[in-house]
Amino acid sequence: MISRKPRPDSEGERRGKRPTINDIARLAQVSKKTVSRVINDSPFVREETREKISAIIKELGFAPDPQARGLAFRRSFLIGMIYDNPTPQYVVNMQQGILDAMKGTSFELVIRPCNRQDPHFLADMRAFVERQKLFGVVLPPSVSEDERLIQVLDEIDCPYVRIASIALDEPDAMVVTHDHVGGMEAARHLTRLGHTRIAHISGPTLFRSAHERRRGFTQGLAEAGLKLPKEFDREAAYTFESGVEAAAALLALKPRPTAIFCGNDEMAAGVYKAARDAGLSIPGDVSVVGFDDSAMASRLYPLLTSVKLPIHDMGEMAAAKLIARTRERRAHVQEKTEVVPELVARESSAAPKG
Amino acid sequence: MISRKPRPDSEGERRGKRPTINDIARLAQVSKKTVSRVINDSPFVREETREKISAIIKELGFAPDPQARGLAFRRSFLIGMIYDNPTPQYVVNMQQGILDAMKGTSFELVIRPCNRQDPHFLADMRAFVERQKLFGVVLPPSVSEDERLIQVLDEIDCPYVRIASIALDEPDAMVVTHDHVGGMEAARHLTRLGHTRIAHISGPTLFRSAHERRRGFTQGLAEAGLKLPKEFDREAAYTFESGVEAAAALLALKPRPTAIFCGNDEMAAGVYKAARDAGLSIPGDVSVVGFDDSAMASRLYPLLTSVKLPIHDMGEMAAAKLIARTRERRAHVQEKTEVVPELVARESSAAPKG
DNA sequence: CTGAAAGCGCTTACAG
DNA sequence: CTGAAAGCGCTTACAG
Repeated sequence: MISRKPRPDSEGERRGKRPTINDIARLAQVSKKTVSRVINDSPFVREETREKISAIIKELGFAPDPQARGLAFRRSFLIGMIYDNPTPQYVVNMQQGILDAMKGTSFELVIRPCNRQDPHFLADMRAFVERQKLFGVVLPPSVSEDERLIQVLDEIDCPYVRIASIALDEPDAMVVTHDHVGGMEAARHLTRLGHTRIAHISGPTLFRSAHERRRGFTQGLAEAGLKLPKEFDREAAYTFESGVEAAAALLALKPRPTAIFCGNDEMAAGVYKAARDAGLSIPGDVSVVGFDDSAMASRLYPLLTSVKLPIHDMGEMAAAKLIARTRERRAHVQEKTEVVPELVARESSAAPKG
Repeated sequence: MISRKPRPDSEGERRGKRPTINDIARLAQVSKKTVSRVINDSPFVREETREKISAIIKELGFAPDPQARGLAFRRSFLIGMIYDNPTPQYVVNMQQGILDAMKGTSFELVIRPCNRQDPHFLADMRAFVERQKLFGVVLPPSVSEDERLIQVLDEIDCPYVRIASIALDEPDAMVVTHDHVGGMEAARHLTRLGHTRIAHISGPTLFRSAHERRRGFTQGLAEAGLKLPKEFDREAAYTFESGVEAAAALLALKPRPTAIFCGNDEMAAGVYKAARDAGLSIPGDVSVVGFDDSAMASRLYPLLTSVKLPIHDMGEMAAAKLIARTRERRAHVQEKTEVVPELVARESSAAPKG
C-alpha cells in the first residue's frame, strides 16, 4: 500500500504540490517576508534581491494563494457585482467588462443578482459582503441608486463603485453614464427627420435612468421649439407588455404621434406589436426609437433605431477604479469617469409622411 | 487623536468586529475544536453540547470565515462556472440556477467565460482552478464536451458536473439534456400539421447539441415515413447571419420546403429575414421552428414556435450535485440527472397551404 | 534593505 | 465525546 502523504523529495519540493512562499524563500536564501515584499511590490527590496526572487518565482510558476493572502490581509481578492437589472445582455456585457478589467490580476468576480423589494435585501447584502470580506463591489443601476445599501457598505467599510445616469457620489466611486444625452440625441434625430408630433414612453420614474432619459428628451425637443404634450408623455414599466399598452393608447390618439421614443428596447418592441395590431407600419406611419441597442434591436423587423451605452466599458471602468485602490494612482483613474450614449440609426425611424 | 486599534471590551468581544470561533468557544466553555465540530455537522458531539454551542452561534450571529476555513481545508468554497455559450439569456438563466442551488450555503459563484480556441485556454483554466482551489466547476456545453479540459480537471483533482445533450460521464458528474428529444418534437409538430417538405438548418456538427438535435429531428421525420433530403439539410453556424444565408438557399429551391426547423432561435430569426427578403410570409408560405425559446422568440413577429430546455434547472441540478459531495447523499442526487426539452407552439408554425 | 515572531480564523492529525 | 498542538500560506508589527 502506498502512503498517500506526499513526501518531500530531495530538493524539499513536494511532488504534485504547488510551491509556497516558503519554497521560494528557501531557494532564494531569504526570509519569506522578503519574498512577500516582492509579491506586494514593496519598494524596500534591493534591486538585486528582487530580481533573484522574481526569477525563482517565475521558474517555479509560483502564484501566491489568494486565500492565505486574504486571510492575512483581512480582505479577500473577490470583487462582487450586485445587480437587479433584468436584461441578460446588459448583465453579461457588464460582467465581461469587469472580467476584462481583472484580467492579469488575481481578482475574481463573484456575482449577486438581487431583488431590492425583498425584505431581507439589506441584511443579505451585508452578510454576503461581510462574510466574503469583498475587496469591493460594482453597483449598476438601480442598485447603485439605493442609498440604504450604500450606507450598509459604508458601515462595513466595503469599497464600491456606482454606475448611474448622474453623479451620485465622488468621482472615485462613480461611473456616470449621462443618460440624458441619449434622450437628447433621440429628440434631435427625430426632429431633424421632420417630426413634430413626438411622443415618449418612459420607464418608471422611480428609476433615475428613466427620469434622465426623459429629461434629455424634452430638452432636445425644446431645442427645436417643441414641447412634450401631456397626452404624448406616458410612463410605463420598462417591460414589453407595458410598452404595448402605452403604445396602443398613444396610437389611438387623434391626431396620433408620428414618432415615439421609448426608454428602452423592450418597450420599443411593444410599440412594434401595438403598431401591427393597429394596422400601422413602421416607419411609414410611426417612427420608433429605443434605448439600449440590445441584440433584439437588430433582430426586429424593421431594424430598430436605438440609443447605445457602452455597457462593457462601464463595467470595465468601474472594476478598474476598484482595483486602482491597491496602488496609488487615483489621478489616472479620474480621467475615465464618464461615458456618453450614442444613437444608432437603423430602419425604424424615417421622415414623417407628407 | 483616537486610537484606531479596536480595544477589547469588558466581555472580551471586540467592538465592530465579527465574532470568531474563539469567541464562541470561550462563551460556550469548550475548545474551538468542538465548535468546529458543530460547524461541520460532526456526529461526535454530545447533543447537549451541540445545542449550547448552536444557541451561542445563533445569538452572536456567528458565521465561519470561508477564507480561513478554505485555507485549512485546502479547498475554497467557490464554485466556478466555465462557459463559452454566447447567448446572454442562456448564461444568465444558468447562473441564476446555480445561485439558487447555493442559496443558504456558504458557497459563492465565480464566473469564467472563455474561448476554447484560445491557445492559452487550458493553461488559463488550470491556473484559475488551481489558484482558487475551486470546490468544483459547472460545465455547460460546449465546454462540457472538451475532453482536454476534463483531463486537466482530473489531474488537479477538481470536481465537475458536465451539462450535455448526451451522457458523457457517470451520473454523478452529469446533467443530460436529451436534445434529440427536442428535435423529435419539432419533427412531430410539423408532420402533424401536415408538412411533408421539411428542411433543417443545423448548428455546426462539431457541437454535440447540433448533432443531437438533427438526429432527433430525422428520427421524428422517420416516424412519419419522411426523410430529410440532402438539399433540405443545411449546416450553419448557430448565428443570425448563417441562418439568413442557409434559409435563402433553401427558399430558392423548387419546390421549396414548406417548413424549416432551426437548431436555435438565432438562426430562426435569420429565416424570418430571408423569408421577408424573398417575399414569403410566415407561416403562410413557410413554417419556422426554433430551439432555445429565447426572449426573442416572443418578440419576433410572428411569435416563434421553439423548443425549450429548462436552462435554469439544469444549472441548479448541476450545482446541487457538486454541493451534495459535501454530505453523503448521492442516492438522492442521482434521481435528478436528466432533463427533457419541450416544444412551445406559437404563431410561426401552421398547416401548409393547399 | 532584511528578518524572526506572532497572528489571520479555521481544520487536521493525534491523544485521551 | 472532547481537547491541546501544529499547521494551512500568507501578512502585520516590530526590530535592527
